[in-house]
Amino acid sequence: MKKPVTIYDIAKALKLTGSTVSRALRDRSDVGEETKKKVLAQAKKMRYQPNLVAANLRNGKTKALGIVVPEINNHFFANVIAGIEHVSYQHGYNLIICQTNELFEKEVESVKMLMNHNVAGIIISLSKTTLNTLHLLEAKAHQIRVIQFDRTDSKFDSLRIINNNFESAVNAVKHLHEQGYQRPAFLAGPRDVNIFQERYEGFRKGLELAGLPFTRKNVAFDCLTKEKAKSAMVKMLTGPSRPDAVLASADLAALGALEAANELGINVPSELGICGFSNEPYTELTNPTLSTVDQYSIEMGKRIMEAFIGSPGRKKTPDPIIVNADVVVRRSTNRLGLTG
Amino acid sequence: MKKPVTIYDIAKALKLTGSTVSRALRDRSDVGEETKKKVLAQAKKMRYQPNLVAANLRNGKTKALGIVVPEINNHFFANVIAGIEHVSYQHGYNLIICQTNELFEKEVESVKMLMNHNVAGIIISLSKTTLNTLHLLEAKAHQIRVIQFDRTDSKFDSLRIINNNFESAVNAVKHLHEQGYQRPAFLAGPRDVNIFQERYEGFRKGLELAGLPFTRKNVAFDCLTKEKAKSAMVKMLTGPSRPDAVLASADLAALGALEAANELGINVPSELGICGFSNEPYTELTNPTLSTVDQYSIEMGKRIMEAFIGSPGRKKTPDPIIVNADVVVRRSTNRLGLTG
DNA sequence: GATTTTTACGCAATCGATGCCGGAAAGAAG
DNA sequence: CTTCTTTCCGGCATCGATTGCGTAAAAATC
Repeated sequence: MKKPVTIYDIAKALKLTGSTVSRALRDRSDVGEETKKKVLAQAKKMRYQPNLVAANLRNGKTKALGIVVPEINNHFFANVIAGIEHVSYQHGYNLIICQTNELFEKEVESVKMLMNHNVAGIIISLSKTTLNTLHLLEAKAHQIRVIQFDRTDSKFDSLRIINNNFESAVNAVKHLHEQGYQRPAFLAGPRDVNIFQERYEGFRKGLELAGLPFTRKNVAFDCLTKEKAKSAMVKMLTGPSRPDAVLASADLAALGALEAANELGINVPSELGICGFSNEPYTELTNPTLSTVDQYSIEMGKRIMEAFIGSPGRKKTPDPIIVNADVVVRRSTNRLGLTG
Repeated sequence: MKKPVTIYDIAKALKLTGSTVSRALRDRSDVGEETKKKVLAQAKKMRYQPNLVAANLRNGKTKALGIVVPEINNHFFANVIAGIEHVSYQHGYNLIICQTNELFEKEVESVKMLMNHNVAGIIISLSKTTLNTLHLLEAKAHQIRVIQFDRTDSKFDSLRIINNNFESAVNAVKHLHEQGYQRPAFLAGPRDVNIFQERYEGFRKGLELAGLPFTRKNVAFDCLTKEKAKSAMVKMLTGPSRPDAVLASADLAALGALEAANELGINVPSELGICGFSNEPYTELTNPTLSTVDQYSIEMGKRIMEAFIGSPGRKKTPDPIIVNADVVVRRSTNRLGLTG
């Protein structure tokens, strides 16, 4: 059990004071070049490691960032975090990660905990059950920068990094139309989560732009699991206005649609086109491979950190940063046999 | 911009001193019941939030744990972290997460950074390029508890939580044998990473126990990607001693084997049995579905935290904690058509 | 050579919470 | 009524790094 080396140990060895050592280590101007070198050398020799906690207490700010996401072990969030880490590491920031399990209460507690740690910023994707943003307001009042991503609340004034859910859904429908599909169905998420609402609106806009009919019966809400999607699709496919394509708000739902088609002996993609959302790893492993919307999650993480680093002095109303989500065309919608 | 409320603000409001407030808030014995209540009430009223950084500086220990993994966005590690978080949250611990990207240098720096943060413990899974454990030794010298999991180094004395890679590989071979396979091949990982070495040894032991022949030609090392596995399998399947089954050290490799079989027109499971390792989500989505070894990753995370919480005073030589990994039998090895 | 400017460093306070010690007040024991 | 315990709380130092202020020494100016 050794005691950690402090600046005072270095000072004593060099017959200086802590102040000078502190300044020398941070390369301040009012320290002699000679002494600087000596201090650096001595620090290396004694294997000095700065006590970040002490520095943080004094400075009132930590070189740490809080990240709050619904689930850590979710492909999308894990990738975003990896992207954030990639950039934050280069800038010497640590990541304190919390997961809310979609519980508002846990989200509030997590934000509080991060505040108590004096983090420099909080990067958050709201949980499904989030009722308000008072906790974020409080964080902001304590000079903690807040950045929202993915599931955001536009009513809370902060930097926001989001996918163009609306446009990508529009594009997905456009793609389906280009492949000759005439009656796309939609597997929607819960209506009160903004990204799912946007995808839904994009779907409708896409239909409108393509001149395709909208059939309420061919929309199933809150349909993000494989099972729910499967039964919803079976109902639609055996119903009066049978769809010839489906845009799913999540890849799992697309998978459910695929199973439904297989069970009913409906060929994909010739009789039914299927497009998912998220580009989960397994979408290129199914038979047929699933077209899906890629969210560029790692890229999003990097953009989040770059935005954080790059905007210490914020504009009044920061425009949301859009990370483009694109349709990845695979076999499940490639009716015309095009490559790409 | 409000200033955070401190214990002194509470003290002033109640005409007490910081010491008393501090003791009252932590429910120490030498404070009057009356005052305790007053302090608690006042704290709530003023929305007091403790400054953890200050407490940490004073105590020399943080209620934070460092986690170091090769990749955050890896199904297994993400699940372990989720499991850790589940338990750590209940005990008020924060998680500071680092990823090494399999770089030894980054691993060392991450551990140092965590030390500088005075974390209470470091939970680590070694990177593939880790050369030594000096960084862990130093952490231990600074009274930081180290826990290794998954990819561990038994030469470094610490608590270890691991899968029974050896036994599960033995069991996997046993399963293949029970299904009537006679010449199992093996897709191995790099020889210098212990878990892969253990799986390899388990494979050989399994053959021995089943009385099956070992053919060096039917073992491919450093074969963890889909592409490498595929080409290795093609070579084996067209070679002189064609295997009738294969145990892969990773699911991606199993997937490559599946592709190789498909390409060569070899039926799975009747002509070739395939068993993977890790139970990645996509293994139940392939055609046929892939048998694989489940590592109970979330469970492992929970066990890690429980071990951390439960063992402040450690035994001399802590036995490694084994999390059982089991074969999940799916269609790719189910030649006899058994259910389960 | 005297004065001003610059350079380089020390002193002491500070961040907020904690713990040891000491002592006043209240109660118990003689 | 005095003495001995308890009970309860204040004073002060501490954790390690940081910074404003002050000042001695060195350098520059006339």
